[in-house]
Amino acid sequence: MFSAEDFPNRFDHAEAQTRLYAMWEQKGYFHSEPDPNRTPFTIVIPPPNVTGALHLGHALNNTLQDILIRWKRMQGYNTLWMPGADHAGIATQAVVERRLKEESGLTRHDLGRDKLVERIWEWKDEYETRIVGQLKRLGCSCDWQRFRFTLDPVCARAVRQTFFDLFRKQLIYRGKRLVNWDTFLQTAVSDDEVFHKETKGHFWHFRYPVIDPQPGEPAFVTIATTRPETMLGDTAVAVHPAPARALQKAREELEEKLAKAPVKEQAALQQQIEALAQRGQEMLPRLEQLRDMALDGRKVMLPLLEREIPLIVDVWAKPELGSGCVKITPAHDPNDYEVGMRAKLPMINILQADGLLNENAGDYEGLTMKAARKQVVADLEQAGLLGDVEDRLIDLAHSDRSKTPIEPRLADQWFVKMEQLAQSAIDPVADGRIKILPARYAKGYIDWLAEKRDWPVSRQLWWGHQIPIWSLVCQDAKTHQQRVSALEQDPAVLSGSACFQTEPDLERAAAVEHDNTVQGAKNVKLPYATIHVCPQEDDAEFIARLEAQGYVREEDVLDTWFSSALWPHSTLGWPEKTPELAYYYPTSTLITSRDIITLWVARMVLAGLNNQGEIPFREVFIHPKILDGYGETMSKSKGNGVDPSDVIDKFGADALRFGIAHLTTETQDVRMPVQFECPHCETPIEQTKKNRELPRIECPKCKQPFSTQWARTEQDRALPRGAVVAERFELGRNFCNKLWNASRFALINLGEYAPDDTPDAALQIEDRWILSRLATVTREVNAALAAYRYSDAARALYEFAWDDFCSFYVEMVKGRLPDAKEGPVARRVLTTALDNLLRLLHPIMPFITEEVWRLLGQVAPARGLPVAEPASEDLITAAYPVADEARIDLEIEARFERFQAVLGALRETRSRQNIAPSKPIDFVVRCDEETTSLLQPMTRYFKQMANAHCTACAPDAQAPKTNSPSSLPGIDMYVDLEGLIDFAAEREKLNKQEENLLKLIQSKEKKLANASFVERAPEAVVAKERDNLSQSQRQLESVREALENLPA
RNA sequence: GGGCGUAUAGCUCAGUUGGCUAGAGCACUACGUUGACAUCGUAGGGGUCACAGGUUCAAGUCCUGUUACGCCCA
Repeated sequence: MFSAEDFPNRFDHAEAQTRLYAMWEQKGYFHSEPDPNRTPFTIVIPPPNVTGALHLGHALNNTLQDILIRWKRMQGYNTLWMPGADHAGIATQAVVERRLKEESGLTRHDLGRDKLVERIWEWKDEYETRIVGQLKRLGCSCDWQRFRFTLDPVCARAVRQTFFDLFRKQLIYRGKRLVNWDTFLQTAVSDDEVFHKETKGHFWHFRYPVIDPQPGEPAFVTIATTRPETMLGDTAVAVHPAPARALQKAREELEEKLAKAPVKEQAALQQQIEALAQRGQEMLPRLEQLRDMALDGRKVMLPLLEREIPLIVDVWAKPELGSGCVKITPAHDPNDYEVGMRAKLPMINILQADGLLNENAGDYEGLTMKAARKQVVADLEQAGLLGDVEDRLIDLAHSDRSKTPIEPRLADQWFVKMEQLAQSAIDPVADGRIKILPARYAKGYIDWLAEKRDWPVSRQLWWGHQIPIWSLVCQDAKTHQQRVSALEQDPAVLSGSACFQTEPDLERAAAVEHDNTVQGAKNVKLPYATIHVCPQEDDAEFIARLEAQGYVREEDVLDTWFSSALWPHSTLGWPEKTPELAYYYPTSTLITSRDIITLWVARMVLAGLNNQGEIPFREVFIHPKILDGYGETMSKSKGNGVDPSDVIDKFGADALRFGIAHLTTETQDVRMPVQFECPHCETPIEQTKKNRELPRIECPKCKQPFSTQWARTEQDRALPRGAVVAERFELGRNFCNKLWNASRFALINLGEYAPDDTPDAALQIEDRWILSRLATVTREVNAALAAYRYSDAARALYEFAWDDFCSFYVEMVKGRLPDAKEGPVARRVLTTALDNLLRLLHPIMPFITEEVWRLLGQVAPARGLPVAEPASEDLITAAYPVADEARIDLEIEARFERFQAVLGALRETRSRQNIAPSKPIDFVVRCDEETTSLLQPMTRYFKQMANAHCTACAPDAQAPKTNSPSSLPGIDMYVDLEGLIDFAAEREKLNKQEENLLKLIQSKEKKLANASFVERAPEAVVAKERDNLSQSQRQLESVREALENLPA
């Protein structure tokens, strides 16, 4: 039916991928409906960000999911792979804002909230389409009909319900928090969106006058700072409560360090210790005096603003540093914030969102931080309060999004209380209801949750779920009371479809604590409290009522992870009690990357338990990360990312997928050196740290330029683009080619295929061997996939397909196929082996296997042993092989290995003696009866596979006169080389063999002479060693004999 | 500073509960296009398993320490 002429010897992956994917989709194989008669197997996709296109890391993540889901589908489970995308709050808004700025010079404020959000939706549509396209090209068998987006109405409803529920349970509250403020983007950015850079700066020393110093007391306290302008927000000066003890402790630490330090560091440490001692002598009395003054409630005058601020005691003041006193700016420094919380200090914010100083800065209002710094220093100098100015390197935080310096800024933030929720998520992992694999990741998960830090969920963004809170500031207690009463009688509150909270004003509380004497605090408006109302739904009437009373909707949106946390149940329709939710939840497995175990996995667990009362998944598999050749994580912004589409174009999706499975081991991340590919001459050009940032590169071979992802100018963009690929995927490409051509051979030779019964008695040794190997590999692959050992599965299949099936079985069967008697059985076994191989490989390489399957179906629609049965039309739904344990025949496998060893020796002799393949050789085998009976039926294969004729095979076989001997365990063989022999080569081989055997024998003898080894090692091990030794000794004899017989 | 991980051939990686004469792919060398496949075949070279101790009859594998690198947290 198939002929060599019309059967291409290359698999056209581009054509087949499109066609087969459309076929699968059109036949509805990816779609799942709840069916109580079948067991579900469910995976929810970690929704990719719509920020940009997918890279190789996504390809890895999704390939692993698809392998699992295809495997389970073939095993008969009702499989659902729930796809979707994530709106990725700040990341997406930032890219759209940046583009807006680039293209039209506008900021988001120029555009306004609605217009900006509209733009982001356009971006989202574009990238979502691209992402879905990429996943489809990868072959992902997601249920596309169920696609969800974290901002779509279904997900939004889940978010709203969850927020309302947590708010009602008092698990959500608003509080102040220092945030990393990006003055350029005018938003808070999270810690992981901040990078640190050493910058040259100064350390300024100031003097603050002491108010009414008593005799003997200093007139000034000296403080030092790297950020002078923040003094405008100072609300205290701190001194250590026990300076003597603190100095002593610092000294002890240094001494301890000195004791352990290498010699070269000792001198420096010694010096430090001495300096510290001297310092103690000089400064301690003064520090203790200041401490006493602080305890006495004394105050200092904040210069420039003329504000009285207290002298306080706090451990944050380090006696060993600077003047030993430190200014406290709670609203603009994380450490000072902690101090402020401890001492209940007022927190004076001096910064506007745009980075300019606000009215709290007095005369400095309207200045930038930079201008204010200059002015403050100048004014302090004028006032004679400026001391030393030192040069210093400062570790300055920068925003990753805008590359501008971060300003710590106090802002209202919404928090989720974590105490109970965190515990609820710890328990199922601790008690094993959720298995995190590899197990070591469970520790990080539990440790992180155990800190039970409240989760800040508000973001100063426009792209996201707007927080459903309407707030009203009450200036005094009476107003507050009236408003609360009004709410309590509101039908929405009475019916339970809305609830509210009161947030007392902490600054006011602080001001009261300090008896309203902190003058600056009086300038800050101090309302009594704020009432927050959360309606369960967008109840227009109720909201209108609120807004009429002056309630204002919260502008901020929720942290992206708030919606992602709901993903496993929101995608199934929660809070509706859908059939899907009942059937598919909890899902089976989550496959993700380690960097979001805490951010995402932990939150899904607590949200699932809170909302649905049940864990969201039973197993979590954490996969490795793909790094570049330098061990750095791949990313678009570094320019070292690989677009899976480029790899698919060049090598095919199956090659990519196989390569990914092959490298997915449980222990480590994978380094992947990548290359640009010259679009003109296809020369691979190694990517380096230098060239990966260039917009255009000149090919070193053909000297023609090509563009990269950085191309911006029109000139650069006009150049053809150089793809970025990795040579490592050649492994998969070559494997596909091998599989394709082995299939091609089989199909071409199956013309006479007849699906008759095949009794075991009709099977040849090689048939039984390949069926035994097949059963073994089937068992291995199923076990590996069950344990997420993707690499083991891929390796086992690669070796079976290439080394066993192609290199041996196909080669051996070649001689039988044309034979009228032997052909039919050979074809049936060949067909069965190929059929199983395709099914085993399908989850990893779906396209090529489906294509061959369909072709195989044309010539052999019914197949199998011992009775042929109709095969399923499409491979995607064929049954996954189950190991036929009865076929596993270790004896046959052992015998086969001897055959392989003899064949290897023949080929080695050919190679060493440089005998042309076309030249036939004769050889003689001398071995025991048992081996003789094994090898005799195989003699035809020596002819077929090594062009070697076995002239004798017997225990007493005579060696030819001129021969090349090979000594194998239990077998001596001699290739007849009359007139051909290269004696020097022979001698070299034999000498080397003798040397190796001697070494081996010596070590074995030594081992066996060791009484404790013989006594203590397991019997089997000792027996094996003895066996090995005697065999090696016999081999050595043969080798020495051969050497003696060799003419000089 | 704390936690986790990694170190095996030129490169990228395997190496289950200790039994190893340490493997694979790529790269390298030689030979080979006679009908599945040169994206191939056959053969070959290449390793003090980071270092130092320890446990054991036996250590790439287990323990301790050191060094280097990576990630996470502070």
